[in-house]
Amino acid sequence: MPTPHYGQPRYRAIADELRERIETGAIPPGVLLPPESALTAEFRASRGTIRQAIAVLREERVVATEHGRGTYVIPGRDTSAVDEEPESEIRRRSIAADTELAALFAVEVGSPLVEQQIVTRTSGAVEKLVRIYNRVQTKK
Amino acid sequence: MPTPHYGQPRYRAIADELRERIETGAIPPGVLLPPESALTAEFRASRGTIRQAIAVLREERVVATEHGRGTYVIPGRDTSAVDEEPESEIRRRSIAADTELAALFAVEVGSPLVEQQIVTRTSGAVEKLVRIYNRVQTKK
DNA sequence: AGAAATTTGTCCGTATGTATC
DNA sequence: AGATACATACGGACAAATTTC
Repeated sequence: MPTPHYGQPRYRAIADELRERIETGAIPPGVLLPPESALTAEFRASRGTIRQAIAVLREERVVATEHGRGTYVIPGRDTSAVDEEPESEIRRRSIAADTELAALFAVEVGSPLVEQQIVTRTSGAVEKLVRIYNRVQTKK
Repeated sequence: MPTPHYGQPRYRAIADELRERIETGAIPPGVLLPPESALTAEFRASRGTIRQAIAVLREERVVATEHGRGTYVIPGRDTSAVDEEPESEIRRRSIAADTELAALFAVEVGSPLVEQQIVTRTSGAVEKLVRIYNRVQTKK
């Protein structure tokens, strides 16, 4: 059968319906949504259309999907869900190689190396710490 | 926004861009290029157009497509020399927080943290060392 | 430990309707 | 009118990750 699309596309209507269920608590945070196969049956839409609808919610960070497992409601602050976006701070400095680093880089202990450190904080609390070590600039 | 096409069709321009990424090594031989859905988003082109672009590269034997898997760069003759391609080794382990890490993460000294270490070697010699520290997972 | 079932990921081909060059 | 491109939608098939038995 053909596929006209007047006004609002189907996948948006389906996304709206699913979002509604999530916001009303019909599908609580952390809980898996029905599988795509069930949704295709319920909405009598093709799998591609269902997946498009879910993609909308994923874009909105309302749900997350894991391959082979399913799509679940993201356990965030249920109501306002204000995004505390992580902030990163970068520091670069020169350090002296300790025994471990010296062995890895095959340099003498105490040799200069460059350490770049990125601290990522989410609402004040340190979320992640990355340290990158490099040789001191040597030409290729 | 309408979609004019001056001279060169859109799908050719996209094919050129993708070919560029392959030749520069941004997408190395054997590696899957992004799925059609991602490319439609990135280039803001329709799926049909993306598929046309990939068809061009397939025609040129630059890539190959496997049903249900994806499209990957054919590991045939290399374009740009990549003789000494860096290799990475990843190790993940649990560590105890020293005073510095404890202060950053606001945990007690000795608390468990996860350290992920990536060592990148180029022809044997360590090129770069990355250490990523995280809290121990608690959710999910 | 291993096979089967479930579920998502991706591609294939096709189709309709609209819009622009 | 024809070529290009967009957005939407269908159904089918194979691949890969996870869960279940």
